[in-house]
Amino acid sequence: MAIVTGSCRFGLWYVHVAWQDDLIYRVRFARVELPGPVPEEIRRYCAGLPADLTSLRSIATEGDSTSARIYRAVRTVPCGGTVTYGDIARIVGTAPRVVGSAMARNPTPIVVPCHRVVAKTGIGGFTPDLSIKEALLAMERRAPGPCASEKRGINR
DNA sequence: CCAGGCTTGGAGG
DNA sequence: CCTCCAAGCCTGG
Repeated sequence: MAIVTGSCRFGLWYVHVAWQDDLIYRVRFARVELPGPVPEEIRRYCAGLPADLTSLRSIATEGDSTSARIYRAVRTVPCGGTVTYGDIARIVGTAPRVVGSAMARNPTPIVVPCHRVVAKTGIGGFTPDLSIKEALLAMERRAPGPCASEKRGINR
């Protein structure tokens, strides 16, 4: 069966998804709608409902490249939590800027929660718009939210 | 091959 | 506190 594409709403944005079964090929934020379905967990997540994104796979985590290892490390960050670029770099054994570059090119944001990776001194960056990162983090912080089924702790 | 990136920690004012 | 700067290193073009 072929790869499916579709989108769901998140605030003023649409989340475009290219996927097949539980494997996600591509996620991107855009202003316009893309007709078609998206995986239920992503739909629930965007709606602020309890969702388990870990049940989905991402092509970004496949392989043994540095970026794949970075994406896998990022996926271990729990919903509602955050780590710094430096933390991920230490885990993977690379430099913080390499982590930043990987986040900027993350082919599947949300599924690989790059919004949970922040700078040591502030929120860090986010393409295409920093406000999306702020909104995602705020939503995860809010209870009951998408983290409801994971929840607890991790806050300072 | 090489410039640049969603960084960081240290130095110096 | 704040600005400046180089180390560090993978990747797309």
